[in-house]
Amino acid sequence: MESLLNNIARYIQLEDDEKEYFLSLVGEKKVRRKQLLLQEGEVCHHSIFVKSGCLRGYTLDKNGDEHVISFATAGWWIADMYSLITRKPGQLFIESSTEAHLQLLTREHQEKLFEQIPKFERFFRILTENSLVATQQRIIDNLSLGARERYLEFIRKYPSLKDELPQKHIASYIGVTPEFFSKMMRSLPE
Amino acid sequence: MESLLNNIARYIQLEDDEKEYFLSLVGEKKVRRKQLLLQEGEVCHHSIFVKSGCLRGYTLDKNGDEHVISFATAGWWIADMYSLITRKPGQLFIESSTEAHLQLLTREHQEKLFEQIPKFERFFRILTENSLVATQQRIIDNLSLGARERYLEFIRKYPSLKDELPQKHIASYIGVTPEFFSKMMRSLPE
DNA sequence: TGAAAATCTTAATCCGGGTTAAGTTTTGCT
DNA sequence: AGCAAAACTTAACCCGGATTAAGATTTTCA
Repeated sequence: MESLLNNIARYIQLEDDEKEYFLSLVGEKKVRRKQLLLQEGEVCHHSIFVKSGCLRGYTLDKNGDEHVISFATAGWWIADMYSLITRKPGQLFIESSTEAHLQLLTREHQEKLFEQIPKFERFFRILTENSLVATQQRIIDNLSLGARERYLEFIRKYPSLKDELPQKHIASYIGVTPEFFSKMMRSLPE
Repeated sequence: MESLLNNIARYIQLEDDEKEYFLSLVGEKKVRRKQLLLQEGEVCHHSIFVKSGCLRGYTLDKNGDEHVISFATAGWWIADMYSLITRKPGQLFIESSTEAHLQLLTREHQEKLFEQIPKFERFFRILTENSLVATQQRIIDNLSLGARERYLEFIRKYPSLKDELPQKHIASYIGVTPEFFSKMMRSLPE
């Protein structure tokens, strides 16, 4: 359980009244597992902060197969960035993998924050930079590593998720079918 | 030939003295083709703006094969973001594909700008958001599309590069070998 | 301008991972 | 607790793209 204010305090320092104002713009939401928070074709209006639990972002390809784009565990943010910043319908689905406690910030309120408390512009600039680095690393891994090594990368990066998620979602994240994943696990010690 | 000030003016408005101050922090560089601007193991100190020409960012895997991570044509920025923000040695090579006219901004100067002219924090926040969206889309494409479709995506996105770069760099960008790329081209009209 | 280097092509063979189709657990729900 | 749905496994066969090894073409630059 990581609080939103703690998350922010990693990068910027807020006065008490700024914290209060910020929290006044944030919505709370509790969801059960397997709840759909965003669907393909919808405009994504919120950045979602995960206080507890785990969300999953995925797309559906033209054969109806899912491709997991990202997981967000406690302390992480998730959104359909394309849709959020263009305000156009996106292709991402966002669904809870577990029951989860969320905090929501609309893009509108986020932009209000940028105007009124420039420190937030810094906070989200840093968050976005970190996210970009992680995303680029994933492209490098996809281009340079085989499935087995991508899996080892995955458990190094998200050790807690290994036993908490259905294998097929992990398989999808690393880019293989559940059948192949199963075969691969047979040959991995442990 | 896209000027840096024009690039910035897309997202923020600067006063004349701010422009002047900004330009005083920016270095100019002209390079011939195939010049190495950054190597694996080095710390990346600069964000590079491409005024004219084309740069290419790539990694080398353990077999010595190149993987093109990004191209930067006129009007684009390029850097090893991981290294730039952590100040640790990175894995990216950056090399000119053509002769090129560049402008360089050190991370140090960039952070000075963030302090002194908060509008720059906004500018780079937006730039990073856009970059994140593009990078995520590439992951989606890599997971959902076959090589042929990824190539069609590539020429849709970078139509001008199709005839200006060695095929093997395009092959590497879309994630196939030059041999397979050549075979694939045979079967593509045009 | 000419020769070496780089790039591109072709073709045979190989392999990582996909597909299909069962069957077997495990989980969730009432 | 008990049953349906979801998740996982296995195995046979298939295919997109890799590898290897030539050779042909283009580019570079002395």
